[in-house]
Amino acid sequence: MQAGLDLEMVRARAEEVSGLLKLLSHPNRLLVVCELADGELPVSAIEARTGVAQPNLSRDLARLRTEGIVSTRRQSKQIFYSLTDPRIIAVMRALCDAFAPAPGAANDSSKEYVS
Amino acid sequence: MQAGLDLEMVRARAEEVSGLLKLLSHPNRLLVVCELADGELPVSAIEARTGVAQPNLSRDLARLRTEGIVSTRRQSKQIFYSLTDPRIIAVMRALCDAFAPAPGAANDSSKEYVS
DNA sequence: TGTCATTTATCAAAAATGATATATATGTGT
DNA sequence: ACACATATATATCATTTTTGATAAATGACA
Repeated sequence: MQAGLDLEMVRARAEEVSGLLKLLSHPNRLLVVCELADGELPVSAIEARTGVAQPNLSRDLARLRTEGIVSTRRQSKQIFYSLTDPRIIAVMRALCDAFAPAPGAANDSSKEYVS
Repeated sequence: MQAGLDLEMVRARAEEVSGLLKLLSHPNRLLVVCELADGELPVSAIEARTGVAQPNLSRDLARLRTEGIVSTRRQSKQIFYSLTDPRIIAVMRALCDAFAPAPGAANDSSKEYVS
């Protein structure tokens, strides 16, 4: 499991880093961020896609705003949210990799077949 | 910010994924995992390196155990902990990348120098 | 028995969460 | 201007979870 990572930055900024992870550490917010990863969306669309109840969604979005990882743009009645923090994307990418079917696993159609 | 990620796996397993992130979403546990990323350590060493109060550290370690991302080995009086979940390493690697000084930033000595 | 290393139990304070109600902002029809 | 609808935000409340601190329990070994 030794990975040879240079973790000094993470260690030194543990509060900041863990704070960012905390934002993704609830299924609702994680889903929200997943949707926004595909591009800007108005609140109503996020609500429809994630199924998160509107007031709670709004509270979560407020939190993401406060933490500075999303920004907003108003277009008449709608408010569009989008991700602004590249660090979030980096983490999401890692999650995709980490949770992708393991190379060599039965259901990974893009890889070789065994035996 | 569009990243072209295949997030289906993450969306489908939002509970599981966010649960894993929750483990890293507190500075103490994040520090613990950082230390373990460098290799197996006994509790006393983790305590010394992270400065986390011993009973709380033990509770955090119990949680990591319960969630299955560390395993233990007893050697007489000491108990050695080590990371067993490759997904954790993947996330830590992403964090290192995300929080590393931006390429071209003044204090990144390993990269090219500009102008 | 005693000591070291670690775990478990307990408690109070703080934070997160889901649910519900209310408020604000924008736009529309009159 | 008024009333009304839509889109989003804020407030409140009860419940649960997390956290730091402190005390007590367990397991290994001299």
